[in-house]
Amino acid sequence: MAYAEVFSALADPTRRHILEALRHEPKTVGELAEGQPVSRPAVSQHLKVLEAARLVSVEPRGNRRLYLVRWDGLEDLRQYVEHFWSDVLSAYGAEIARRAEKT
Amino acid sequence: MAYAEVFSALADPTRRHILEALRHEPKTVGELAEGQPVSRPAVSQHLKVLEAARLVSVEPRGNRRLYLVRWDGLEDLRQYVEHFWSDVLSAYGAEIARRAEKT
DNA sequence: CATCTTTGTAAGCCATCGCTTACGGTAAGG
DNA sequence: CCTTACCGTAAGCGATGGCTTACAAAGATG
Repeated sequence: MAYAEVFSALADPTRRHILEALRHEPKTVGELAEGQPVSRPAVSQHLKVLEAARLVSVEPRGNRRLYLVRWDGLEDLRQYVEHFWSDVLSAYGAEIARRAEKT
Repeated sequence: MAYAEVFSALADPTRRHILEALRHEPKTVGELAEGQPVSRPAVSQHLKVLEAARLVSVEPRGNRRLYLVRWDGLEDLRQYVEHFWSDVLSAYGAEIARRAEKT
């Protein structure tokens, strides 16, 4: 899994805003660019990064391109965080138990 | 919440390795640097970034400094991903329902 | 007190990033 | 057709990132 691509994709504020704008429904590049403080080509470049990170996908609609959040890419991220989280938590619990045992 | 700091901290492979090395037990800078392909000062700089992102914390032990994973910082990240995840999922479910209704 | 160990910080260098403007290509519409 | 709308890509520029080496500070150790 290429976590570097996913995390660095989410590191940029504009990219997170774009992704959050796609949370509820797919949108075209123009619609996405309208809500952002940067130019439309910049949004295109951001979308390219998000696509490489498997966080969005495209569906051509005639002249336009409809971008939407990718289900599976998000799931991978979720699992990574969840896994790490449970590891830290269990280590924390083991440490507590070790201290209790030492009394 | 400063998600940019968290995600850009996790974007770097070396920083992820450092964090994963701290998953089960705290370690000193020297111990952490030993497992990495970069110099010890580089590890120090990475730890500074991880600390600013609230992903690790420090406990001075005499001459050394013991680094450990921060519980709450990780929880914030987990909640962000989980929240986003559920949003996308519910939107996905609503779309399915809308299509079923249109038959 | 002198020395060694452990670590953070400063400076400098090269690569990468994010932005803009300019351009090309393809679909839509008169 | 000819023009307009929508979008991706190339080029170039300033800013940021990650690394190294060199140095400084502070505790451990004799």
